[in-house]
Amino acid sequence: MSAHPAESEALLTPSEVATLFRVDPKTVTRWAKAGKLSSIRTLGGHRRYRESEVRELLNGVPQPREGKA
Amino acid sequence: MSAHPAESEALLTPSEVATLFRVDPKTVTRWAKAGKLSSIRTLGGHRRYRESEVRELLNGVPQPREGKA
DNA sequence: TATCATTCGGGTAATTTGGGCC
DNA sequence: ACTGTCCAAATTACCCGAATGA
Repeated sequence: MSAHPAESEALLTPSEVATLFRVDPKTVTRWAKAGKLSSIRTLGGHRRYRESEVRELLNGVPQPREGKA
Repeated sequence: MSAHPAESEALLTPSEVATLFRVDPKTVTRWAKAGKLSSIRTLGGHRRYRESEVRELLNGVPQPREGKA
C-alpha cells in the first residue's frame, strides 16, 4: 500500500447519487447542468459528485436559493 | 531555493489517482495511454503520475464548457 | 528468498453522455 | 418547469493470469 495521504473529497458516481435521491441518473445530470449540484469531471467526461454536498442536500439542509428577487 | 536539483516531483500510484477521481485504476491507465495524463514508468513497467498534474486536472484546468453559451 | 498487494496486459459487460420527445 | 424514457456512441468497470513492487 502506498503511504501517500493523497487526501481528497470523497466522490460519488451518478448512479449512486440517483439511488440516494430515488431518481433517474439523468435527473442528477440535469441538476448538475442547472448548477444546483457541483460536479467534477473525469478525463473522459463522466461526472462525479461530492459526497459531502450530496449528504447535506439529503439531510434537508436549507439551502438559500429560493431568493425570489 | 535548494542547492540540490529538486527535480523530484511527488508521484502518485495508479490506485491513488483512481481514488482521487473515483474511477478504476484501469481507467487511469487508459487516460495515460490516450495521452490525457503524462506518466512516468518504473523500470518494471508500472506507471507513476505527477501529483501536481493530477491535482490541477481535478480542480479543472482546461474544463470543458458545461454551461450554456 | 518468500509473501502479498498492486499493476501490468487483453477482453467483455455495465454505466454515462447527449439530444430529443412525452 | 420537471422528470422519465428511447436511441447511438463513448467511457468506464469487472473478469482473468502473469509480472512487478515493497
